[in-house]
Amino acid sequence: MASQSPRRRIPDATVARLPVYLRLLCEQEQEGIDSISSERMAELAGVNAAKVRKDLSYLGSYGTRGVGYEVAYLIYQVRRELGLTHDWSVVIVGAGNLGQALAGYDGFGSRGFPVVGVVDIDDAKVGTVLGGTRVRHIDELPQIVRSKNVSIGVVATPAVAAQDAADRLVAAGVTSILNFAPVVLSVPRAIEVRKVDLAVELQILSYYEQRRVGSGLHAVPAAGASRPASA
Amino acid sequence: MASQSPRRRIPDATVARLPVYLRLLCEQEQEGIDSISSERMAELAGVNAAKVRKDLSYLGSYGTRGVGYEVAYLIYQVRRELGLTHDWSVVIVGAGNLGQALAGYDGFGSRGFPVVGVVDIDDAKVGTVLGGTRVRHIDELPQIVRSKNVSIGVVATPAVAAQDAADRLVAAGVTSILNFAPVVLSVPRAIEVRKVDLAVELQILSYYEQRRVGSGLHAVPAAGASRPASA
DNA sequence: CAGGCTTTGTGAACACGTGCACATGTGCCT
DNA sequence: AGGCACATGTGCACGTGTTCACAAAGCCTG
Repeated sequence: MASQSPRRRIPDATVARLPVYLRLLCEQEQEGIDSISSERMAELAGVNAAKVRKDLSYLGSYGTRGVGYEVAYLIYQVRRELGLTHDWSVVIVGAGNLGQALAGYDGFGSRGFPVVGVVDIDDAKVGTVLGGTRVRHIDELPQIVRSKNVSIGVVATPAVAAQDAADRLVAAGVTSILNFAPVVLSVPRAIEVRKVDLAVELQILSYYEQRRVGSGLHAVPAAGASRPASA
Repeated sequence: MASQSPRRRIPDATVARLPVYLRLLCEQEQEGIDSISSERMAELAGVNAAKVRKDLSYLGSYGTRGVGYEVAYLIYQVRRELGLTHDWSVVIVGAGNLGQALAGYDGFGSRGFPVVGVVDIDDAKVGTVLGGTRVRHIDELPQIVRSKNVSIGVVATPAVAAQDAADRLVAAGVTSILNFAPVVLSVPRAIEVRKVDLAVELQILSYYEQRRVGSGLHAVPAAGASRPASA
């Protein structure tokens, strides 16, 4: 089977939804469902059915009119498109609070992203064991990346150390970065970066909360009254 | 002073960027900078300068032509727009790996989102102390939400428990949810939900990684194999 | 005080994403 | 075998977001 041309470019918005579809498809498969409609998928994914169909159409015509999609086959196609036909090794930089939680979270390995290394710059943390792997010194990063063929790095350091961590990851040969630190990383154009910022998410929620209050009610008596919160 | 009409609706995309601007503005203020151009902000935020200006223009005309924006004043305006003039109490559901990390992460409280409670359904976890607060049983949720006037809930449970956690949060009166569990939550329309899904982020990175490789080579060697991804 | 330099604020064109609506194709039932 | 019910795949219109380009506005210098 010559790998069907995956050369069509898929819109970013669609790429971001494919993992969600994949997850719900896997759940359905677990439950013994082997056929599913776009309508049902939309319901489970919390989106519009037409969107589901259009998204899936970028992968090719893998549905059957009048019937729906064969779950197992669709799972295969989505995985292939997302590049999940093989594992992607991940290395975590930063063995603090967050790094520990991430290393211990088995959702990584079980979903095809085995954590093959955790590094920290602090000698006190080096040597401790985290989620099965021993924490190593950040200087060993290039060696880990090369020997384990790592292409994805996770930045889980404090804000001040994040740029340095990213620089080291890039220098070591990593080409994708998942950044948990609350900073905008500066990296070469070729490096793909995605960020997860808890504070930002909360502040966005804050906006919509505030807006809600303004519309009808008079005010929410808040925890700390009206003073500007300290940075 | 009648709070300047915050009735203009600000585009979602802009709302999502405001927290980033806010952070960099605060950093600049720390360094003693008291005036900044949209160009410089764009550089620090990693976006286009025109976008910065347009975003800020939704707040009003707070810049000075030929000069730039006064940092302190702009910080004030962004905070006001985001509803950060007072604290927002947060309650965390789930005292597992992630819940612990979140409770211990002081980026919450310091940025105006004090964690006023951590609850879990597992009696074994109740009573343990996490990041300064004692873990309480999930049945106490309504009481905590009411007494501490919580409007934001964080779901940090395993996937299977997430929907139940969300239901309980909504029942308790929470109106915004930050979901870390890899599931699509079903909640009343009025509830604002944002999700943070590590696996999804990694899978998106996987797509772009694969695409990068796919452009030239024919197949990607699986997990263990040889090829160093060309930097 | 005038002219030039700088930077904002925004109109307008463009790109991207969404959702409707329906033609098209498929399986099932009589 | 024919028709009917159903779900896909997609053309099209709409809305949202991005970017350019420039006029308006303020500061500084001579």
